[in-house]
Order: sequence, then structure tokens, then C-alpha cells
Amino acid sequence: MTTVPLSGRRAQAARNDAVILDAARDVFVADPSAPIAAVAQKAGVGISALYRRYPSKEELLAKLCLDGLLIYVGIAEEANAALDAGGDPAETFATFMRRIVDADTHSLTQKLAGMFQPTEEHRTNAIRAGELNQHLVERLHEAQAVRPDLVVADLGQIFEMIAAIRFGDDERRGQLRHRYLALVLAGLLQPGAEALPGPPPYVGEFAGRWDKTT
Amino acid sequence: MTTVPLSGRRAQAARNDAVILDAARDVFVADPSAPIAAVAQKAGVGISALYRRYPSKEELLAKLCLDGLLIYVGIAEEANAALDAGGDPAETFATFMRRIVDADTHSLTQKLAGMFQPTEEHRTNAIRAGELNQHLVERLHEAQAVRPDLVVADLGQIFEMIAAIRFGDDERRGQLRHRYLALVLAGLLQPGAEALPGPPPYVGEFAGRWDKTT
DNA sequence: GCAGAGCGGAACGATCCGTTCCAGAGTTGC
DNA sequence: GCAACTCTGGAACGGATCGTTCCGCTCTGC
Repeated sequence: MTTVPLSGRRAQAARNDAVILDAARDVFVADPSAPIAAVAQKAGVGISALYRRYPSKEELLAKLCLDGLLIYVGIAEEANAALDAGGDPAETFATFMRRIVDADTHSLTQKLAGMFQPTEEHRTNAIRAGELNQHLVERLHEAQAVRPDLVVADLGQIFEMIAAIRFGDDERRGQLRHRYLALVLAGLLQPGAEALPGPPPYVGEFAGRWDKTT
Repeated sequence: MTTVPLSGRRAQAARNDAVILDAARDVFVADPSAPIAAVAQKAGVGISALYRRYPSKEELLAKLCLDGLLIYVGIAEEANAALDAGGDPAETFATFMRRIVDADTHSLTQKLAGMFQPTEEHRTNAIRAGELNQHLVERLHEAQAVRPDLVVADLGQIFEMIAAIRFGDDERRGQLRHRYLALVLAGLLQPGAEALPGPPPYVGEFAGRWDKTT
């Protein structure tokens, strides 16, 4: 980030950097298999402006996904820090879930996984995210803030469920997602609840998502 | 259904009727935009066998969707009947939800809506389903079996969330869906719960889904 | 004024998919 | 036993979509 005010073509180019990335995020969050032309149109630029910055669609998706991972890791770190600092477990957990849902990192990470060759950076951050999740769930169990059969892999499935609410514009979708997140949390924050049916998911079940299929 | 054992080409044709419909249901439930060749392959027949029975992909989808609607209506009618007969509200409701999830009618109705021109039969059954939902929710509120801010349109969103769990084979997917349905029900079956945040969905919000877009 | 960075969008080639078509195999009526 | 017919598998066709390339233009920095 430079504070020097750029002018003319350079300024437009610098603005386009951000505009294109924003448009790409919006478009691919709404539809992971959207054509690249849709991104250009949403950004209000030509296709050349895209290919000048990213050598291929795959690299653009990889960038978006990595951004999503980093956002997730950041929020998860803050939640863990808050817990370790003695914050109220239930409230900290609820805030964590709300922040992840608002950032819609699930649509940037899990939904985009498999559409590009993951880099080492993707892998390390995905592992880091897993560690943070595990730490978080352990703390919640220690504090007996959640139902005893909550498992790390449940988090991903819950985000997947919430992300499936795709109705309406940004604001309405956010409202509805918060509604159902609150409903799920109401089921989750019951330390004395009896066990949910069936074997729980385990993290390894979902690892295959990152394999590029085509 | 005839009890006369058919032989030769007729028998094969009769068998293919069922085989094709089963394959189509499996394929399109797994991926609503799957190519028709995938159905033929899954059914183990040629493409001709499909086009002999349905004049176009659209009509096949319309048939599957109508079947799904009828299944939904049937299950909803039984739930309402059980309630009117004095069955336990919470248990009847849970059973209703479980049966819908198992039948996966959401993947046959909502997910397929918009991919074909709906017929009058689709419309009347969709309306009927809405009436049954409304009646069901009213009974549940009268019995104070569920949280007071549960709304008819919540049912559809919940089915949408559960249907978003698409992992693994049939059995594993069923297990996981039951797990998260149980979690949601745990949040739902709380007559004294405080209100969920944000304005609730209303049925009209989702009506646009049935419009054919292409 | 000019070299070149940055851009818009047409054009290209590959892929996918719904539908049609045809030749052959099995079945039925006579 | 043979012609007519039904049903089938799958190749072939035509249209649509989409990632990528390419060309000509504009504007800027010097």
C-alpha cells in the first residue's frame, strides 16, 4: 500500500487490482464454476485486465482460496486467544461462528478446493486451520460449554450447511444465515444434551476435496 | 403392475422403465445438472432407451420432480394425520423431518425446480405441500412443542441445509444427515427458547425458484 | 511526439451436451 | 419361416459455453 497518489493509467491499474479481486470474490462465492468473463463484467473491465494480473483462471482461484484460508486462520486465532485469555467460552464460540459465517470463508475454501492445484501455502494453512479448530473444540469441552459429542469435523459440516443458504441479496442472505446459525448454536450449546445419532464425521473424511480432479 | 411374467424384449423394456427412472433419480439427486448420458450409463442402457420413454431431458426432470412432490405430500399428510389423531407432537414432528430427509425430496423438488416448465400438476401439488406445512406448524405451535418463532418457511430452509450434506456414499450421507437433523431438532424443540435473530423467511421469498430460466 | 504499458473485446479452439439417426437384434403375427 | 415391427446401443451432429490469445486502440511518462 502506497500513500503516494497515483494518477492516470497507473492509478486505474492500481484501482483495478482491487476491483478485480473484489469482483472475483463476489462472483466465485456466488457460483464457483462461473466463467471468467463474468468476473470481468462484474468488475467493469475487459478480459485483458484479468489476464494481465493472473496467468490463468486457476491461479486466480488459488489466490482467492488462499485469502479465504488466511481469513479463517486469523479469526480462529483470535477465538483461541480470547478463550486462552479467559473469555466466556459460549460467547467466544458464538462470536467465532458468526464471524466465519459473515466472512463466508467456506465458500472461498471448501467450495473452491479441487478447482486448482493446491500450493504448499494452501496445505500449511489448511493444516494450521485444523489445529486451531482442534484446540478450540478442546477448550470448549474443557469448559463444558457445548454438547459432549461435538467433534472437530462438525464445524466444517455446519459451515457447509450454513453456506448452503444462498437466497436473495447479500443483506438478506446474511440475515437468514445468522438465523439458522443461531438455531444450530441453540442445539450446540447444550452441555447436558444426549448424544447425536450415528458415528460422527472425522476430519480425514474430507481431505479428498483438495485433490484437483480435472 | 402386471403379475404376468413378460419375456424377451417386452420384459427388458419393462425392466428398463424402472431401471432408467431409478438411475435418473440417483444421478440428478447427486448432480442436478448432470448430462443425460450419465443417466444412460448408470442405468446400463443406451441413450435411445431414454429418448424412447421421455421426449426430452426436461420432461424427465419434470417427472422426477413431480414424483418428489408426491412423496413429500404423502409424508406430510401422514404427519398431519398423526397429529390430528393425537400423536405426540414432538415425536411426530421429528419423524416427519426424518422421513423427508431420508426420501431426499428436497433434492428432487427445490433443486430441480427451474430446470423445466412446471405443469399444472406441479403447481397444485406444490400448493398442497405448502398447506400441509402450514397446518403442521400451526399444530406444533398449538401444542407448544417447538420454539415460538418457528415459521413455515423455516422448514424449506432446514431441508436445504440438510440436503447440502453431500459427502460420501448413500449410507454415510444418511448417517451424517441424521446427525445434523438431530442437532437442528435439538434447537427447534425448545418451546421456551428466546427468539432467533433477524426477520424470519416467508414462503413467498422462494416462489421464484419455479420459474424456468433458460 | 513517441515508445510502451494497459486495456477492451473480438476471435479461436476445445469441450460438452441434448438430440437425432441408423443399423442391427430380438419378437410377434401370420 | 419370414416380413413387419419394436426396442436398442451408440455414433454423429449442431449448438452453446468458456478459457485463452491476439489485435488495435488509448493514454501516459518522458
